[in-house]
Amino acid sequence: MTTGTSHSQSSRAVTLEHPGLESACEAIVDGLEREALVTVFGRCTVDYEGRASSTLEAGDRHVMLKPDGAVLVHTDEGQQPVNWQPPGCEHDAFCESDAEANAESADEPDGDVEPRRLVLESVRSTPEERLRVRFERVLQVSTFSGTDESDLSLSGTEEDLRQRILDEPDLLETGFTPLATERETSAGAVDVYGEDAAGRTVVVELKRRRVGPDAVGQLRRYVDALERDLHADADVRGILVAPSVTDRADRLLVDHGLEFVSLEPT
Amino acid sequence: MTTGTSHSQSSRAVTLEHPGLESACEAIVDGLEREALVTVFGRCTVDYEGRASSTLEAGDRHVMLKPDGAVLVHTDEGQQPVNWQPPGCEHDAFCESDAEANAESADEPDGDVEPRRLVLESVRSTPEERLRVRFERVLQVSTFSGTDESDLSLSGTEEDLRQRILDEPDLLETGFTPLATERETSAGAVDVYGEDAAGRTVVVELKRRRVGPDAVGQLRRYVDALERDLHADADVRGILVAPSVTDRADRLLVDHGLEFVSLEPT
DNA sequence: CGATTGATCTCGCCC
DNA sequence: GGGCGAGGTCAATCG
Repeated sequence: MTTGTSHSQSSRAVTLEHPGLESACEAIVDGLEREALVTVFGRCTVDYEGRASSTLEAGDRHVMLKPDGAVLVHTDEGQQPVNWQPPGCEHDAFCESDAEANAESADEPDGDVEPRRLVLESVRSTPEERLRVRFERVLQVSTFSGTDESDLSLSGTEEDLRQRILDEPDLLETGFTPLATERETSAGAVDVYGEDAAGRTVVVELKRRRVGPDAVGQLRRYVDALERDLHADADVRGILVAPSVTDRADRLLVDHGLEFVSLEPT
Repeated sequence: MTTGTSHSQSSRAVTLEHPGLESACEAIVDGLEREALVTVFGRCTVDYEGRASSTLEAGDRHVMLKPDGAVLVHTDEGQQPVNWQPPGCEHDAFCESDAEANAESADEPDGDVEPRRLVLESVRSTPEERLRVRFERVLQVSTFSGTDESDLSLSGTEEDLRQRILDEPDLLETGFTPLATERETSAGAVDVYGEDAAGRTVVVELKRRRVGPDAVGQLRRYVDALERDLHADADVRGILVAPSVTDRADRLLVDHGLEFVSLEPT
């Protein structure tokens, strides 16, 4: 139905430039009610309290409120937000008319006072957490709605590496036979479980990229657990599969009689 | 200049609503040259190739280009971007006039044809990676500049937990004496190194939150390494300090003769 | 819900 | 630049 440039009704972007705090607040509240994605850019402070606690003094930042409850506060640097809240929050936006704060401006009339702050608050439970962004100045408010039905198609993951081995077990070792994936042990699920040409049990731990000591520890736990689980006292081989290993990890592998096979996901 | 709240010159937000692809591109290029933070909202596809590779079919998304080279592509769900690129990229924006793509519209004149796509490309090396966002429709382009001098002040971290123990070593155990932090061993640096009332060596691994099997593996590696490093064959005590442990982790602790002390950062 | 683990993890520190 | 570990990690899966 769309030839070239006709706009689908469901896609919308509404923007206020340099709004007063009151009108900014109205636009935000309206956007949240419409389940839109809302962004606010301006000078603000940020306070967080929950799993940890943090404060951030005034500065210009970009704040994104998502309809699923997520919040992101971005500065002009870094991939990660300086502050955030995961999905599942309830967003709230309101103006603070300084009534609660300080009573120093008692000479001001009580009527149409320009509010001192625009506050964005996002709260969730389990765990109890709260993020509060206080704007003293707003340069832009936008609300976006649109449609996105597509899912990301990703390759080069650990899952791809596993599939590669299941499709061609000889890549691991001639005569290897995979018997299960995600096989449960008392130490957790093993990536690939199988046996070698001689019929010995083999535990395979997969990593999509170069590994350090932690991955060896993981493999170690699975091998130990299986040797105990099988209570046959039969030796269990542990093979780490990854593109490469660090020196320290390699030493650990040798120390504990574990093996390494170099393989990449692609 | 505007009423009441005077705007600092350095803070700016410039917005285009429903721009053509050409004018959108100009605004983006201009923003990138001015080292501004640039956002684009519209219908786009996304392709990534690098450590892994991914594709995403057309949908409405919010794209942020940061002056440090970071890119974030956000849908209306999730805290994490659906696609991204870390800081260090070179951004590029240009229009695709369909010349290279398909020659099916050969009847079109070669002159002032409305471009079919606006392309954002962000590339870096080490590792070689490329993110490409192709817009068929742009609902909004914004460029933001501002100032942000402040650093985040965070508490409730592992560092706070360490300080708590150094300030009051008896919290760990009566008679404990810390001797070093980040003490190097052949397995890496130990969080806190010290000795107990009886003069035995103690290795402390700190975690700010409830821990699982991985943390036990870490502590294990440090204890093993120290016992070998000290080559005195003297037994080394390993103590995991965290708010709590999972069942599996607790079993591992017991199995390997390690100890646990419950402590929180705050 | 909690537990476990992967991730294009990112980030910072230190060699 | 690589190694190593923390993170308010997040997100997915499973019991």
